[in-house]
Amino acid sequence: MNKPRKGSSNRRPAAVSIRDVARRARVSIATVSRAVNRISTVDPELAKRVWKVVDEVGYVPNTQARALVSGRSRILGLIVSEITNPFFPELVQEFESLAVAQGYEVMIGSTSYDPARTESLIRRMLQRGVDGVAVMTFGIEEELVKKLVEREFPLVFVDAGPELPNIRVLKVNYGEGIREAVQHLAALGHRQIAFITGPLRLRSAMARRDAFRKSMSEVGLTVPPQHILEGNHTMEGGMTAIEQIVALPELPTAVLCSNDMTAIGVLHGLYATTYKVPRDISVVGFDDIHLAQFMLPPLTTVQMSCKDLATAAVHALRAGIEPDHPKAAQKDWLIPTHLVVRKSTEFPRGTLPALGKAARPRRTARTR
Amino acid sequence: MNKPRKGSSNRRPAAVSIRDVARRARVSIATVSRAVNRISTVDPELAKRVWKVVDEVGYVPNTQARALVSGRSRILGLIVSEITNPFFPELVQEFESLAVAQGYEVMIGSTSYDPARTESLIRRMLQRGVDGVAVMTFGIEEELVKKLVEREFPLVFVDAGPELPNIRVLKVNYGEGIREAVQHLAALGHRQIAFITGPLRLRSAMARRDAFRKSMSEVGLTVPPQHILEGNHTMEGGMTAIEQIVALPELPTAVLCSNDMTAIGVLHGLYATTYKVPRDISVVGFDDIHLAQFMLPPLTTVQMSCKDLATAAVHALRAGIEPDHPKAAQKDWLIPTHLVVRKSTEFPRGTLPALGKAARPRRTARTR
DNA sequence: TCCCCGCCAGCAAACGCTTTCTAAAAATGG
DNA sequence: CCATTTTTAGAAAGCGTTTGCTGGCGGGGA
Repeated sequence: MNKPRKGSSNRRPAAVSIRDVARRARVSIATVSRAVNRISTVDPELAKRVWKVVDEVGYVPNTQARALVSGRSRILGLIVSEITNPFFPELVQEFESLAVAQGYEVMIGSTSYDPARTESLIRRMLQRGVDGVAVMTFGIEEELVKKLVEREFPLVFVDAGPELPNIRVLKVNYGEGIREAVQHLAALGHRQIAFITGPLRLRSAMARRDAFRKSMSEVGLTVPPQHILEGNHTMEGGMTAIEQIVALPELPTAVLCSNDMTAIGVLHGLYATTYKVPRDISVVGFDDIHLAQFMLPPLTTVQMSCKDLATAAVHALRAGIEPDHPKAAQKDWLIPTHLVVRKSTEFPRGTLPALGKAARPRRTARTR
Repeated sequence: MNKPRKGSSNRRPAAVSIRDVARRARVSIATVSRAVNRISTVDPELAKRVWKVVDEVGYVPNTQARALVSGRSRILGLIVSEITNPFFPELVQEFESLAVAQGYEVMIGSTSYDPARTESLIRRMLQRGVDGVAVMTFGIEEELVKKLVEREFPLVFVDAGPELPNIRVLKVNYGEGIREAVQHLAALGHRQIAFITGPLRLRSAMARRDAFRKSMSEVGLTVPPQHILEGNHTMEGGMTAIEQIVALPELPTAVLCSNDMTAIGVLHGLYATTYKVPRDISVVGFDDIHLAQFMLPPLTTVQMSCKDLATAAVHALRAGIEPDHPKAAQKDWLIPTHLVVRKSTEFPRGTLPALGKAARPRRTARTR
């Protein structure tokens, strides 16, 4: 016996509301609300009656109304730079699972490195009233930060962010994995190792490059400037870079890439030449996307676990959103990285395999 | 002079509301609402005054409140089966751009072929009050449909869906592209062509297989049952299938795959054998994901434009949501597919290249 | 027996907006 | 110059929740 609502003609048939439940359970809507939210001041007997009706009529609380009155939408914003880079879907998936398991919804946005898109993305997130935002673009547009910061918004960044009360930072230990990669190559006998960076305005890209430089000097190798090329974290960028590398008078025997997509581009670029991987050139990626192990040859790469990343991001966000979260005070969250050896790295050409064999590290166990 | 709001202590500082604007513009909130929504019954002079204040104070309407009163959230649901399959991020990106450009937000969900996840996904979408859902899983779980259908929800499916007033269907013309692929292979001289399907409970997977059978008989070729293998649209599935194929007493000279990921798995599986692509076996994919052209060798594949798909999906959804949409009555939306020839197909081994050269079609122009 | 206090329903006031209804003012016509 | 119509601003009623406050009721202590 639904009395027809007044509203505009083109609204969908109204869902069952808290009032309907209250009526059928012969209690007030306040009691229904409290029962549904499992507030302890409601008599267990009554609560049971309410829940029974809830199940019977299929009552689902209206999130919009909830958000309106409580001021919290239970939506987490997740900003990535490029959803079509396979690393991010993996991250998104992990993030989403975790968020949903903890009662949050997630709103995803991809900036495509475009300030205008980013701008509108922030506006949209603000407008939709997200409770906090994880900026996983691995590089922060300053203005983006300012916009959010001034709202006293819970924020999570990767690598670096301003020192502010509402801001938490996921610190990725690039040094660790990249050192492993460099040592692996050096142990194989490589002396000339090139590095293809990401877009250098991203801090994370700079951090990876710096970690490479540091690791190289640690093992006593020098890096001539022409062995560091700027890529852009895409396959196309990797291709362009490797084309420049093979045009070099003195060819490096190994190439380390700032991410896996770049490495895939390198593989592709090399396919067009007479150089074979790993026989002539060894290639190492970064990220360990699922695809890496399916490349030809399977890609040796530094694993940055997106599960770790997602877990840290969600927890850090909640810590910022919920005032009495146990880790509310923790500002830095550490993310480890590790080398995964596959088939795209070998002794440099001309090295005696017999000699090298001993030097080749065992295949890592965590090969996913 | 903000009077402090009552609410719970841990809410964020209240954003500027319609009331603040009304006060500063010395009009009623009704006028502000109308001005902001560009309703024509408001005096242009007044509207200008309102907009000025809106800009000054940075007023952003609260979407939750809007949704609550209007009953429409301006959120579109988008359900995909596997966000980590690169085809879907591309689709998501297109869909999102279009939706945002048309004033909608999008809520993304990935089922991972898991009924429990799907179930909860639907519930979440209902709860968040999405205005309509595009189910782009390329295969529909029946119960999923029922849940949504009974709410008289605007729905968009791919390939097939129940004949109901609120339901629109995107019909992908698999036959077209697959015929082109088969004819391309036949023209090259292939007689033994295998097919690796997707998960056969997906209608789209069945449709692709059937299109293959049909095209084969059209060119007068027979398909022995052992040349049709069931895959699962993942790289792993492609690998497993190709392992079975190379174990066959009589090897086919070409393999057509139900999607690109499968083809990548095939390439990878073949890498471990002595068979080379395309010299010994030609491989054709389906979807034309961005990655396809970066495979070794670049993958010949059937392009299903996710731009076309996304465009159709968004329009079809809006047609279902907005009662006076021009295409409100259109139920079927057609999506074309086309072959893109790259390097993973060649004359079968032993064929005279000189002879074959003439038969090889020109590289398709639409190579992206 | 009476009073005080704790427990726990229910009332009602928000939350920020849209939209209908009302009425004042302006424009038009006779 | 008054009556009638048209225009347009404002008042107010929701939309479906949460939550502070009120008060009825029962129990325990004086």
